Amino acid sequence: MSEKKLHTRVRQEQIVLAALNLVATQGLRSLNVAAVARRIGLVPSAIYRHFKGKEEIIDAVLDHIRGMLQGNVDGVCEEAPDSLERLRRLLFRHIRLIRENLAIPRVIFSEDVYSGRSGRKERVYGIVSDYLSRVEEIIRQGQGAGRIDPGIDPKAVSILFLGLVQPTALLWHISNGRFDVTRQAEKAWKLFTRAVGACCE
Amino acid sequence: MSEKKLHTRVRQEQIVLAALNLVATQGLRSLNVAAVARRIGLVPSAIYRHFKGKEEIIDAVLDHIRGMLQGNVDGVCEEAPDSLERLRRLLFRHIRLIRENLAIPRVIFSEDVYSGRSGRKERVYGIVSDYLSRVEEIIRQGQGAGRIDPGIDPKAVSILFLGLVQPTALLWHISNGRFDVTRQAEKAWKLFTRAVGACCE
DNA sequence: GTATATTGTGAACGTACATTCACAATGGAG
DNA sequence: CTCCATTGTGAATGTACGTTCACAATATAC
Repeated sequence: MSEKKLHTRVRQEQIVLAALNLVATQGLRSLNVAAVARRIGLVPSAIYRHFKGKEEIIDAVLDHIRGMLQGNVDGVCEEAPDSLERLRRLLFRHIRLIRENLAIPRVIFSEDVYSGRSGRKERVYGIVSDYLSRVEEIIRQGQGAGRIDPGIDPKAVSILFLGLVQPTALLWHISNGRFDVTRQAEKAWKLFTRAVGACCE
Repeated sequence: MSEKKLHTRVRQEQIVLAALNLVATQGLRSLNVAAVARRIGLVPSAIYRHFKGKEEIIDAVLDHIRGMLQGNVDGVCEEAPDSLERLRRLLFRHIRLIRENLAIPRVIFSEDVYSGRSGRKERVYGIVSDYLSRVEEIIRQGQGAGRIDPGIDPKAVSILFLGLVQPTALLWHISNGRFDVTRQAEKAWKLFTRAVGACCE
């Protein structure tokens, strides 16, 4: 053992990444301090130098997830000016994000996270709400630009948008990767554009 | 204590219902044999007279869930002949089912279930696949009857259908019931009909 | 280089939980 | 009623885990 001493911020980052990775590969039940410590070559008790406890680690993981989701929205907004194109890109980004880091749905949708620290549920709600708000914003732009039917509720559309990803990711996961995510995403996108497009008005 | 002696089938039913209820109210982490036993007025060790262990209880819960889902499909098929009407009813049934028994998404989407017995993932995949197949069947009928655009993939539509419910249920749950499920379901349904309807062809 | 705060270690403790087992109560078959 | 399989009980065991603590090693300020 006898690991080198590193700054707390470095360790905190390592711990969050290790935790995220653990959840992604082995599920939330495997997220224990011992496993996290092992991953970064530390002894369990060392973790407590950098986090007050397991709950605080989960909070940090949630913050990291929030950052990744927001990063995706920012990214597509820089890449494309058209709202529909932004949404399309966001869809594929989102799916890629989940494929690469399965921890996100596991953390967001697992109920064990909520039974931990009080206010955890509100925190998760905040993350999802913020993301939906950003999507909603894009949709409103699309309505203003005549790309999306202005007669429909942007919020409802944003939730439907989330619904494009969720079952797709679920099926991909429980089928052990057999399920063709990209193909489904493309088909779902076509259906989505039919649902919200301004063409049928 | 000193509970009356009951037949194993009765106890098994009680245990499954208790487990389902526990997961619904307190999450998967609270699903332990002690809590289940307490709910039906037994001592923990008594549970092992009726189930080999915790994993077997989870399997039984999964079977029960499969039954509830299939019951919903059977129900709407008896109630309505029109495929779109069947789907509409199924949507609202599904949402009601989840509202009344939050255990379903918790069990299906929680990753802890998979880390248990090997083959658990396949079992869950089977449940979801079967449900999707039934939905797909309804969609094919609709395409044959000219109610649903025959140019789109029934499977993709069935997954989109699942996507109508999933985020809605999630938001309802993490918002502590603040989120208006029925309203969202209605809006989502309208968007769904626009997406799959034969009108735009 | 020395002092001090920070970080890492190993052992220990408490808790929650699944599971087992010897024994007691009970209910139905004969 | 009697016998025996079934069901319930209480205690005990083993394990996994979160957390704490006294102590050691190391970095950093001076």
